[in-house]
Amino acid sequence: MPVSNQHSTIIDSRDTTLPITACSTCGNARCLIKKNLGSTIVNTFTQHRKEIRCKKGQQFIMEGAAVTGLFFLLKGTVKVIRTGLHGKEQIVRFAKEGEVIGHRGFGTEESYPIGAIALEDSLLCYFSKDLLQEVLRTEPSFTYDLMLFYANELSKSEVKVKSLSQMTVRERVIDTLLYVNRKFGQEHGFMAQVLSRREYADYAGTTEEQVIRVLSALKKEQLIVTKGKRIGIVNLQLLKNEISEHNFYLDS
DNA sequence: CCATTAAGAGTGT
DNA sequence: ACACTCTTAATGG
Repeated sequence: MPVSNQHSTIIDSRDTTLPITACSTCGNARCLIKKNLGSTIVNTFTQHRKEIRCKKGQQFIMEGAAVTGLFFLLKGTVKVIRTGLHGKEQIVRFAKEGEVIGHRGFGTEESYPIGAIALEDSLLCYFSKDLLQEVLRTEPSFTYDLMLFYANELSKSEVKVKSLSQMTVRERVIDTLLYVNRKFGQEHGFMAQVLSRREYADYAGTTEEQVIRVLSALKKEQLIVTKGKRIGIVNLQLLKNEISEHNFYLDS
């Protein structure tokens, strides 16, 4: 939940491990705001930006809470969730630096349709709804960038519907592995973002046990390696081949 | 530094 | 899904 002023944080302020940045000095090239800093109104807008620090595991958007604004992820990673019927958490997507969070609550909705939880200590930029609407009305290039983002998100969510409804468990786990790999990449032979098996399951729409079983099968088949929580992809092409019939447009 | 504990990974039913 | 074991990370003296 957003805080009321720039200096307070929703977490313990003793934590000084994360830097405080202004848009002008922010190194996040991916950010839509940063990209449009050339515009005067966007520039003015950034002065009303609020900063929110989030500890690992902390939820900063509550499902169903009133929409007050929009978040940009400055640093860290976040999972966007939606609570299913039996209290099961469905991970809608993962977000990394520069991505927008909470955008779906924006237009006509009065409450957030999703929850968002930090996967690691994260730094968020927060912009109030009113302010943002003003900018969107007056700055076409910014609006255009945001529209591209919306279109992209929609397309991804359509792909996900298909994945959940038509793929087998094994295929969904593989799909999830490829997604995480696309999003976060590999580092030292393992996924750069460590996720629990439970989180893989919540994204793939299965149970933790199923994920563990598929993973150990893939391990036996030498397609992946594991070390504790860490998962490394050994044979990317073979994994892609398995779901190629579902994702014929998949990037090389 | 080692011992205890808690969390999460695996596995069999 | 549940019960259980094993491994690893966190904690505290």
